[in-house]
Amino acid sequence: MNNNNDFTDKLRSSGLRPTKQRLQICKILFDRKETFHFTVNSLSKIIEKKFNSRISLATVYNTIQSFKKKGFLKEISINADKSYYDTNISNHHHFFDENSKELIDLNPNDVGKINIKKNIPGKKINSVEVLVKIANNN
Amino acid sequence: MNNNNDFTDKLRSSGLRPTKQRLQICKILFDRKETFHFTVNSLSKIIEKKFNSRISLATVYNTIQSFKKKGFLKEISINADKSYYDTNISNHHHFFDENSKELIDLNPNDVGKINIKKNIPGKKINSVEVLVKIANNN
DNA sequence: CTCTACTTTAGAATCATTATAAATTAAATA
DNA sequence: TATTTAATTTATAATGATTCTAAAGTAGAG
Repeated sequence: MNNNNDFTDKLRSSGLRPTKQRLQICKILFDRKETFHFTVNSLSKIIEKKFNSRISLATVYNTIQSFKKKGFLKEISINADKSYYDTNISNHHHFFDENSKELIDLNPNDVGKINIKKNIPGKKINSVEVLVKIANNN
Repeated sequence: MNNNNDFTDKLRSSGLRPTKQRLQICKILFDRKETFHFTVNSLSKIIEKKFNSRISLATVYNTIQSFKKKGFLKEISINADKSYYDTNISNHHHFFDENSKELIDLNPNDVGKINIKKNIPGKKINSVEVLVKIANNN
């Protein structure tokens, strides 16, 4: 279980000042065993509930952007009306449930290795993401 | 090369009235050999240039939605600020160039078969999309 | 303790998309 | 062909996510 000092160090060593807001967000995002999927809005609501105080939406956006830039978070590619983020920054893929609009992690061995055989001169591959859209079976 | 009558039939047989606007959009989208990637905005600009007249943005949105629903178009999953569509409705994957914001098709054999080994009770797989993000090599 | 640069904030601005409601048009029917 | 009806188009307003702005607050260096 991480404590506040861990997060302070994590932030400091990445060049971000450990402010109250950033520490609160760290606690919600990283003080857990399981991977965590969220949108800015859902995160904002969780903050309010957990700390009984609110952080300005602009700050939540700023913080998520910073964390993403530092590699603490990954943004998931879905053509939804909003952005989804993942605290699991390892290489993995997702189910997206079109009914509940929720993401579910796929283990690396649920998908198998993806080998991209095409190469574009002057371009490098940044990421390979598999998105499996699922829906109710009826 | 498709002509107007072909498009009229295509629309009629799918239950859509062949209006002037829909036929214009058909001509731009489907009267070509190569696959075509676009956003609503880029399409709108092409319409203006090609026909020297404009179609209301609302109509372009409506039409693209209808075409998608009828299976004439596919929407591509990218966490961009807007939606991308593809006239290639066959099963295939994409490069997304993060510098130019453009999509590039991958042939089925550029990627190989993707086998999803995880199953979620009560859910069925609707689609499996691979998005390979690329960027300048410098 | 003071200063400066970094942060947070509320609210405005932007941009893609959807909703609305009136005007227009396709096509069925008389 | 004229009439009628339902589908379609349209301009504009509304919405929702995200970014911008500029003022107020704060962390950390000296």
